[in-house]
Amino acid sequence: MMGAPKISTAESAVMEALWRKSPLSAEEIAAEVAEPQGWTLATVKTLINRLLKKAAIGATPEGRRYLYHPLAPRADWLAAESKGLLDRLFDGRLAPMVSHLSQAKALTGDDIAALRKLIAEIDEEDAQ
Amino acid sequence: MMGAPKISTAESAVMEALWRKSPLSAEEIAAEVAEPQGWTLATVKTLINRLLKKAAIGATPEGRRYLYHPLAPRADWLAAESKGLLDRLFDGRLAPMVSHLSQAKALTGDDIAALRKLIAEIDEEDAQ
DNA sequence: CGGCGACGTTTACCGATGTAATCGATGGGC
DNA sequence: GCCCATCGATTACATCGGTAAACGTCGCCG
Repeated sequence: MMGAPKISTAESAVMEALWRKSPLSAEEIAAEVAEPQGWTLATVKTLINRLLKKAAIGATPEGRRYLYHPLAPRADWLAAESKGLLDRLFDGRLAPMVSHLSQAKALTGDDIAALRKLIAEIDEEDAQ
Repeated sequence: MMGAPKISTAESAVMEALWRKSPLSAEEIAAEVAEPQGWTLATVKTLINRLLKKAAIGATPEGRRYLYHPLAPRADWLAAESKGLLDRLFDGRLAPMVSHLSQAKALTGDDIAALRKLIAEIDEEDAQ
């Protein structure tokens, strides 16, 4: 029934590791995330447990330990987070955000170019 | 030194009220935000105080009470929040987010149209 | 075969946040 | 002049999130 008990930012680092490669053991996850974040193995274990309770990841026994894997695709999470921001700040619509960033001069020429290309591609798809 | 001690979501409701109209008294702010949120005056006062401590709003004495006003423009906040999401999820770039939303079919025709129009406008500005 | 080490599990603790009641000063009405 | 209503300020308390140590179990090495 309930979809997603919100993954916290610390937890999302673990998720990202598992989305990159899974299944992984706790040790392996720690190896992936501990260094950039400066976390101890204990911390990573806590995060893994919270994610298990949130049913964001699953565990399968492997010898005397578990291997963990994501239970939802990264795309779903990206979409939910993005939609959350758009809803919260921009009435749920993308254009106002882009407009705002543009006016705030927060877009590089590359960004604009990439956007233009995207729009063209989307239009093309639509045409088919 | 430190720029902005992060405005929480509850606090942001107060900020939004002040961005719509300021200066306002605590009572007036409460009138603006309490109803949709279901908050008591006490709660609003707490939020006001936390925002004062965070230096997100300022207060000027008016008779025997204060009138409050934002200390930073809403645009700055919008930009910071937006940039935060982009940095966290999309390598700081806008195009990947748009691309993602598009693939997730989270964009309506109107969104695309608005985007196309925006790009055109931005291009025009650049041209000048 | 007994202790050590690796695992997962439980507990801990602090700051932030959501939500609110209580306190202390103070000015205005009677 | 005094008491109450009204402000802001202080205190309260539960939950969540970040970060981590302590605990219990169980297989493996010696």
